[in-house]
Amino acid sequence: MSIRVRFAPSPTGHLHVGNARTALFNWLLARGKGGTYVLRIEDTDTERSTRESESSILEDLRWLGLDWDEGPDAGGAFGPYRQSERSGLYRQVTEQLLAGGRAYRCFCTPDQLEAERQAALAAGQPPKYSGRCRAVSPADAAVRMAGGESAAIRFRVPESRNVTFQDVVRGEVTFSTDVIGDPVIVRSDGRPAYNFAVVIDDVRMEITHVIRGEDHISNTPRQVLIYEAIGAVPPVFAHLSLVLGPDHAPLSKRHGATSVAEFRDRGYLPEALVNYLALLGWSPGENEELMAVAQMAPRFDLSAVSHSAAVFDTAKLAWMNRHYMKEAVPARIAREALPYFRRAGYVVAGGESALEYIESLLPMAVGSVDRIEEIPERVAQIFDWEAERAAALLRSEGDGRRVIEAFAAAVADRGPLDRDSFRLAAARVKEVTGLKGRALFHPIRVALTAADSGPELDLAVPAIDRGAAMAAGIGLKRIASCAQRASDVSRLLRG
RNA sequence: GUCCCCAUCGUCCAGCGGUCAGGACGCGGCCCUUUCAAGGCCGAGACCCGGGUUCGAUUCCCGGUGGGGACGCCA
Repeated sequence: MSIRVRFAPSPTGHLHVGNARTALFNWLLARGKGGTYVLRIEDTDTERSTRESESSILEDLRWLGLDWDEGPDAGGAFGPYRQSERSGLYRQVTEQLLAGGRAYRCFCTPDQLEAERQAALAAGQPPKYSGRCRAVSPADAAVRMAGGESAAIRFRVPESRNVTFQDVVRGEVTFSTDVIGDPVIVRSDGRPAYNFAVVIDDVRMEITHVIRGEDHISNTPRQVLIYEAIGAVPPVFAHLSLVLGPDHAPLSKRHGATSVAEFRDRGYLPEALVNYLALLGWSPGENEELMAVAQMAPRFDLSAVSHSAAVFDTAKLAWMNRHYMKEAVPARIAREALPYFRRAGYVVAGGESALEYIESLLPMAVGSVDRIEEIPERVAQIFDWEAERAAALLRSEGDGRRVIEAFAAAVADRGPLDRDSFRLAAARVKEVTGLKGRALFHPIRVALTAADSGPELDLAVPAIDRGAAMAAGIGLKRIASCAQRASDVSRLLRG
């Protein structure tokens, strides 16, 4: 039998990295074993679910490269793929369960239930449903319904027995039914509840492996009971440990970025994020780490997945992102970087030529920064030069004035500098001043960049002059040439 | 409170009865270098505790401790 897995997000916000990892592990299993990957939208909570969230989740999954075979957009033989469009299927099973006495109507009000829960908690008791409405006969229920009362439908959990299921990552897991309250399977307004809808859908969609977060492990016995009640065979379960923040608390906003969209906005590459996520709780073995997920899939094995929670380490993700930025085709990085250059004000129009210019700057930045977002900052010296700042910095350099005057003279009336003409100019300054090494180059750097550190001058100087020559034509912020910078600074130092 | 899950360097993974306990990130040092990064090399750094089982436990079993999850008409 061929494997069918599903990723079933609830469209109530952005795709969280923890969920992205769940989506990835499902994908790895499906792709590695030639199975089918189903995307199902769990939107039974109509108050919180939105179509915007649904499409942003789909977009995030696509960006990560986790493609699916069946889903709300892709179609498939087991649709519809939104729970909100499957009401008929649930109703049918509900009737069956009601008729068989496996489910009953519950007339308790939310206030009542909440009060009971608080009382139980206060008394140190497990806050599970008391089962009060189990005693309401179907006949009485019918009368009350006819009288206009509304009721939810609960599943009747058998008393005092164990429920055992196999979990591929954890082994055998057993719960006593005595700790499980009767779950609501249909709300009083007729919408199905989670524990019911998942089971029905996983059965109807012929899902063979349910891979989800560990937070669902205690729902599993309830679901197994429902599988039994409808005469279906439960799938293979795999509960993935959670992703935590550095303080061991669940990854949340205060730890920084938590959604896939945020990582994308901050300039991470999808192949880096997805590679990093795959390593959170799993390893392809052989001490290998940098690997495309497509290469990982054939080696993926659920039974090798880690049992313990993993701390999300942004520093390691950054290292990985640096690696993939170096591997990426420069034109792609340039395109991804363009929005950040616009935001910084360095690019004002931004067509093809601006993109080419940005690409030409990449050797100064890629390898030196963690994220695409940081590229403009790394090359800021090209765009944000100020004569006053440069002069102020240079005043503390003993030979600063001598060097820069010689440099200004060497480059005056020479046109834009390229690498060779810059070296020639530097050689000329060396000759005139008798200085070399740091004493020679540092003042030049400070004068031309208004900073005492930054990219190699061999790269920066030509970049500045190329930019200065073309700026207006290709939609860049105005850039002062190196000759201009040198002469402005020497004038300030003289004055 | 009850139930469930988990436990190797700071972090992520290897290990699956006998290993100098391995790799990666991070950290420290050195090298490279006209600066900062990057890169190369070297280094420090872990089997939660207590009982068993065994000739021998990081590895198997039990208990403790610690961490996490669940206990909704949310998923």
